[in-house]
Amino acid sequence: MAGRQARKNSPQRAAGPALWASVGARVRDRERKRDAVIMTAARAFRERGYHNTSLDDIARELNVTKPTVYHYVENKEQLLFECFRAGLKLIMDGIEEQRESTTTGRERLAAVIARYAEAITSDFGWCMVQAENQDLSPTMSRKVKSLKSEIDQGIRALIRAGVSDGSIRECDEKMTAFALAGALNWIAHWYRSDDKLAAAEIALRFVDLFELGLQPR
Amino acid sequence: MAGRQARKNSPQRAAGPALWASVGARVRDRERKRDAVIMTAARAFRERGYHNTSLDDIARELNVTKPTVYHYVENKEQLLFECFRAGLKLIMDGIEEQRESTTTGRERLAAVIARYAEAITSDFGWCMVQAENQDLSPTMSRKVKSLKSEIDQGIRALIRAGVSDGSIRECDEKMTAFALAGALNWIAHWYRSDDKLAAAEIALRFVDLFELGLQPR
DNA sequence: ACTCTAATTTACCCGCGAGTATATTTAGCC
DNA sequence: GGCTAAATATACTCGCGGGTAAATTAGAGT
Repeated sequence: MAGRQARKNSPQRAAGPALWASVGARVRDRERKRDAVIMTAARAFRERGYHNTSLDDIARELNVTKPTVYHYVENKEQLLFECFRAGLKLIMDGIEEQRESTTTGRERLAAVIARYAEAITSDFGWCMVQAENQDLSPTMSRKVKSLKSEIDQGIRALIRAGVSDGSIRECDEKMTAFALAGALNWIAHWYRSDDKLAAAEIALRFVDLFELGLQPR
Repeated sequence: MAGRQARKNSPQRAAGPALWASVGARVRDRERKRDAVIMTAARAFRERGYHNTSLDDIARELNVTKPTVYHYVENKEQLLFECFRAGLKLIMDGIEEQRESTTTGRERLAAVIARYAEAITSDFGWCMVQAENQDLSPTMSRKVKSLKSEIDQGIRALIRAGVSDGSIRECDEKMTAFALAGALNWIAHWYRSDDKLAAAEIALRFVDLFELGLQPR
């Protein structure tokens, strides 16, 4: 049964609106559940680490059995990948949001930093930071790398924009982007959600530090 | 790892086979061999990750069998811990070195940053950054936490010193230390030893960035 | 009522890898 | 050479956990 796919074209048959509505509902339902699986995995990974979390653990937390998890996700690796992607998307969204802004490069960069900090303190943040290509198949690893690179390029573009509009001084664009990303990513290592410090506040101090520097002006 | 470890992260690949190679002429130096085990483990962990490295792998790289590894080390966890400690020691040394200096706080901080970058690009760097309390027993985890905290406190002390001697402007000491440590630790994620950029150069740019900030002066 | 599929479970397999009991080799020593 | 202890090897155990086959239930569509 699992291997055989005899009727492949049945979903294609035209049907009335009613059918589509309920099919749509079922699809949405499935997606909702799949998301729940991924979010639960993200929390578990964050709390105990990827390798210290078994799929049985995740299933148990969902009040379900392991094969059910496999019904929504191909394997453990993909689970990690999805968490990864979810986290990266949050950041990417922040960058894209600033594409339309007309403020200075420095201000746009500050806005991106704020969203970045927000993303990194989410459950997906940990996965994003900790998920090493080492735990992913070559294919997945390539995808992750490419997504990360997109973000890196986005940040560099903002720095360049700032330099050319005069809001950011001349600097090593690459190292600056790395330092920024590093400081931000590292938040995932020390941040505890019960912390008094909200992500927004952290971002504020980081922006202050990176804009003004340590040396008195 | 007793004191004398490679300060420059020169190719330390020679750790393994040579010591065991010639059956007749080998020097039986327990300490040395133990260090070789730890260094080999560090390299393996860095290359493939802690959980993706078996003790058989490490043994093989040393041209030895698993029980031999166990002869020098209690278990896998301790191996990770030792790598950890070795890395942290490199950084701690850098901090301690500046205790006697009489320059400004800002200059001492810059010196510490340079040593920190050096340490983080070593094989132990990866372990230090990646080793999560999650992979360590409560006891080990506590020790690691305490060592990390020592470093954090050391950096904060330098910042305070800088503020009070006027070389560093008033700032959020805690967040500044976190941002710095984050940027530095993150180097372990992107640095490849074949990179053109030496640790010293990275440190230089980081110091520039953190001291002067992005906003034009 | 009946059917067909998607969702979920029960009950398994199996390989990997941490850790070990035990034998064997080697080095130092008298 | 023969004794002892350290060093290393051979050859295991064993449980955890990823993954799966097959049976069962729920539910929409007709």
